[in-house]
Amino acid sequence: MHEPLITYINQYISSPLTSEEEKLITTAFQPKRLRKKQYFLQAGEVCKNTGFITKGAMRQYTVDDKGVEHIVHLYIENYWATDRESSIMLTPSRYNIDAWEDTELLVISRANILDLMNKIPALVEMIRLMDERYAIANNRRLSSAISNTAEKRYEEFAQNHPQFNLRFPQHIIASYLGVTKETLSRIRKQPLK
Amino acid sequence: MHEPLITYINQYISSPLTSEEEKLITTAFQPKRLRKKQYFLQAGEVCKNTGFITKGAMRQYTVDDKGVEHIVHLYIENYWATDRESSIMLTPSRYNIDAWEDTELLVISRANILDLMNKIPALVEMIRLMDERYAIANNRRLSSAISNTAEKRYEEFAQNHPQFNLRFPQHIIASYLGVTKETLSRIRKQPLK
DNA sequence: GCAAAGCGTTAACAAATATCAACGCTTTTT
DNA sequence: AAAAAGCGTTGATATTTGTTAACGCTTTGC
Repeated sequence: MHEPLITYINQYISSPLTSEEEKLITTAFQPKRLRKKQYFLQAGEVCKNTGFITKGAMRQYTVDDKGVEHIVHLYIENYWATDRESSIMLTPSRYNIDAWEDTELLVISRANILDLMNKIPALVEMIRLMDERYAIANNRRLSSAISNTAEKRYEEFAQNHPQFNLRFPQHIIASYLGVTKETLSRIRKQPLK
Repeated sequence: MHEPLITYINQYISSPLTSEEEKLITTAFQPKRLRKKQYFLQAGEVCKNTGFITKGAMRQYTVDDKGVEHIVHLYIENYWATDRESSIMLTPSRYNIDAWEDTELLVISRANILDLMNKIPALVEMIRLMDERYAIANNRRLSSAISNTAEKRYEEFAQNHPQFNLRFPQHIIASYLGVTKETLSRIRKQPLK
């Protein structure tokens, strides 16, 4: 049940986890199943947990004044689902996170993460690496959102995230790119250049 | 010369730097002055340095096919100027960083950061905290870029970054928000709602 | 001190994107 | 098996934003 997580962590650190450390991790991360459409986090709550997805797909989104959903993150296997802002600042989240498919997660509380970091120094290093990658990915996306037309954003997306492109329906991807589903439909209809 | 940096670091860590540690830091960070318009980093180079701004203002931007600049970050005193992606991945940067005003920096190489982190554990903690904040700020901006109209993005910007709003001219802010200067001019002309 | 560059604004027009409405097809629910 | 919901598409139209050009004012460089 926890193997995907152990494997994932071992990829990031210089020497593999000891069986002692594996045990600590296995204890700290609780398995959880979510049915399609079930919430992992609802806007207004303080986000207390982080989930490592072992199976399934999720999304993080806001709902605006007009009731329109704006998707800010998509998650599949080996992704971490959480609202870091809420979790770190202890402020109510502006986001919903829910299951797009039936999903299996390994869930850990913020307190337990901090505890594990004290006990397993390699984890600190891993989280730093992940933060770096996360920052880089976010920066690229921001840069793209500011600089590019919808068409170019879609091209970059299709290149950088083919997994998402296959896994989520078009109207979800449209929202992730910040355009309407009609616009994305028209972009895709255009002959390739 | 290094006091602003020491003060800055001390704000982030639980117990103040020892004088020994201060010395290490003072040695590792080299003062540098940039005249207005001088480059700190040019697109195509691998970013080797990180600069802590003690005086002045800088900007990070790409230049697109048509020669238009798209500003992705603005920096003033107590900000860190660098391209993390290039610096970490050792890939040529897609960005330019230059001085908007005459600027004074404390510059450190990536290698020296890693070295300092080994010698001063508190720095590791500080960098983690900074990464967290950086990630949060970026996420907000991304969320805003995807979900909001230009008008709302400007409102949020004016709220969240009054320092930038005072310090940089309007066409720079327009670019930072991902709109043309004409559009921003029109937005600002509109009666407040 | 003068010319040039930088800055913000406005107007007319063009392009990109959103909105609204409708349709057909597929999948899910009952 | 029928009904409902989800999905992608298309067309007509509205809105937002970009483009081009021009103008006046201020700051900068020589």
